[in-house]
Amino acid sequence: MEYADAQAGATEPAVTLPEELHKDLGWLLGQALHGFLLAAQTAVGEFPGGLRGFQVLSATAGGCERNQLEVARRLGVDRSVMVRLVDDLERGTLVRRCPDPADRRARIVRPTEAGLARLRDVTARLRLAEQQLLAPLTAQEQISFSDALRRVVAGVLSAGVPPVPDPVAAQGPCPGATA
Amino acid sequence: MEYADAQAGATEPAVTLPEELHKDLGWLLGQALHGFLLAAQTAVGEFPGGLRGFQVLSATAGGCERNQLEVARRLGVDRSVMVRLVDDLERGTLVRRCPDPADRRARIVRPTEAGLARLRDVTARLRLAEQQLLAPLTAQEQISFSDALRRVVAGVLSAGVPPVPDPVAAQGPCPGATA
DNA sequence: TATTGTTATACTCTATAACTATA
DNA sequence: TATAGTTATAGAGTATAACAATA
Repeated sequence: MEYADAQAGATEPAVTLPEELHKDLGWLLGQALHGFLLAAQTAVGEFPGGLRGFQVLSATAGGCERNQLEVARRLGVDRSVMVRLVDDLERGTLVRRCPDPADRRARIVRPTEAGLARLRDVTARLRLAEQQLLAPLTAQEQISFSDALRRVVAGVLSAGVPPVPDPVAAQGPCPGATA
Repeated sequence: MEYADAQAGATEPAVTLPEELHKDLGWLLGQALHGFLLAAQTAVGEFPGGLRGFQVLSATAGGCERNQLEVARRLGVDRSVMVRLVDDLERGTLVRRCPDPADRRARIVRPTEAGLARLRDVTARLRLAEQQLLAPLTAQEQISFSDALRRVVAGVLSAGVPPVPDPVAAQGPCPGATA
């Protein structure tokens, strides 16, 4: 109930959370996400597919070839949504659809030079937005919080709960690419 | 980067998070929220307005009188949405719309006996869902995590970022009711 | 004139189902 | 027959604007 009065580098609360909600984990997560999305949106500014578009671009820049469906599954979005997302990115010349010589049905999504540059820039901006969100926590607390959050999400993904439509995503960094 | 291998009472990760996302705070928050919502939904089962309906009911049961608009602002939902929400709850006889003698425009949303009972039941179920979500963390970590999350949200609410359409919500528990 | 509750409308996001071209 | 990509459509959810009753 009572916070231990942040130790350092923290902006004091100053705001009392609504009585019947401050214990509601779902509400807290939603508000935190909402706050981050707003901060990120203003930080990123105009971006082809919004934050989703950024994630797509990010997924194609890992150094390994991925076609639309692989990216879609990895991000947990539908194929049909991915089409629009890649459309937007391609219109902004941030990625290109390249034919896959091994499977003529597939279109490999490859980042352009401009895309990679944009990716670096936006990534930096997003990191600032994250810092802004976590500002109320000390440096040590930020690490603990992020680590705990990662483990919670890992739990969600491994639990029966299907986090993304297809958990195919859970592979290593790259290795068995198009295979 | 490397987790310190959960100390106790924690289900080990077992799942590798997608490379380019496990550092993305927004994605992590979204997945955590998604996991909670699914767990909560199945835990709560059929409820008039879904989880939103539950929040409305919860907001009316604090012991102080609130009309629709006050509840709406407190929860950050639109007036027009609140109408449907209260409609659903009233149809399920969980709340009643009572005239406010002090202001004949307003309708005080008052929980029924059945509503209060249902509230207690669902609250308990939700607490289980939360425990399920936080299971990967030790008891101590759960406390630290929740506390950090609360402070992050408090920061969001106090920051320039408007968390809910109208920050009127930030009042004490009850005191100046209808005034 | 401003505000509460209400209704109707429009807009966004997502999910589903088809259709094509390949495999 | 199954799969990658595409397109069109329907549904949920939300936001906006207008209206009636009251302040």
